[in-house]
Amino acid sequence: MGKLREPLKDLATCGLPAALEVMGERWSFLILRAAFNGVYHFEEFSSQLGIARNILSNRLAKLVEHGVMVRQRCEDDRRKVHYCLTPKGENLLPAMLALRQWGEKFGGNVSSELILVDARDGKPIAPITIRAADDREIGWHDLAWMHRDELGKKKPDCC
Amino acid sequence: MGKLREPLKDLATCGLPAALEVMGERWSFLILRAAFNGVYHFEEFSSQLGIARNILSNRLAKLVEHGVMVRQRCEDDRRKVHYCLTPKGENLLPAMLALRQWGEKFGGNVSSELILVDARDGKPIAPITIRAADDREIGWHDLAWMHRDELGKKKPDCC
DNA sequence: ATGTATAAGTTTCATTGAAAAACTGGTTGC
DNA sequence: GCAACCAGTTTTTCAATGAAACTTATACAT
Repeated sequence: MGKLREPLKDLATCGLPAALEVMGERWSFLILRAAFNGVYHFEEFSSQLGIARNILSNRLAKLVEHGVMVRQRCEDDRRKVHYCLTPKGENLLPAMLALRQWGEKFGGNVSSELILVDARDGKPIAPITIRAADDREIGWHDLAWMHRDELGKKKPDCC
Repeated sequence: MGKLREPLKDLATCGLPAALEVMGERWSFLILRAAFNGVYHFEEFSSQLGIARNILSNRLAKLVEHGVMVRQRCEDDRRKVHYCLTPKGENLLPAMLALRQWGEKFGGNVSSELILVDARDGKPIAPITIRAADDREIGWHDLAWMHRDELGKKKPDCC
């Protein structure tokens, strides 16, 4: 069974660098948040975020290139361009919310008056947590690394 | 009730910029990952990540400054310095795993041989999801913004 | 048809941040 | 005492960021 410590050679094939490749640059996450909030057009992103136009252009192109957003000209007004999230982009929502909840919890006085709720019952959403296969909430010290081919074996001893 | 679209003036008081202030720079998340994997010392971070020493020094100082890690000299060997995660830092684990799972799911061929499992039963952990207060899994289109003072009211109509 | 406004970018250039490599300074072990 | 080690700093070079002006294509009004 794997130790908690991830071997060096496998660090390269971990999903985190892949994710950071796409979302790790400055502004990427803020652009994503705007997109989740219903922002579609270049000028909207520009004015809402206060980002420089060249950087915005660059980031949007990169997000499109990586399949997080799609770019298409508007039919009704062909000056405008419509940027919207792909399923791949939508799948970033848990990561974004987890980050955001952390920022709200520890970031000092950012307790907004606005709270994200489930539209069905109007109650605030739950904190994002880590869960085992059977839905139990688990934490850092419950985790271990295992090779794919020895999956299913119980924890031997260690620690 | 709030629209899905978050008002502009509240963007500033959202937790995401606060989180990115701490974790948004290049290397911050990779340093964090190493810390979760049991890396403690400067030289370890340096060699495992391949990060330049000056940048590493800068990032570690920033993480300490923001309360994500603590820095202390080792008692047994006073050349060494011990960096380890605070509770605030440990609370970044859901965000980091969500990001990592996204990277694994969409990042192409990063399917590592190593899989993160629950140490108790040896089964892979569940994907990180968004949940309502009653633990139902919900998605982007189930979300809405609400002012704190009108919490509890059910969704009126809209959409 | 002409003129003006808008949208979505590019270009240019000054400033800032990152990377690589050499250097410093306190510990330790021999 | 001396060589090796650890955790940084300094220095220099190169890439990224940011602000502002410029460009192109479309729309709208006269």
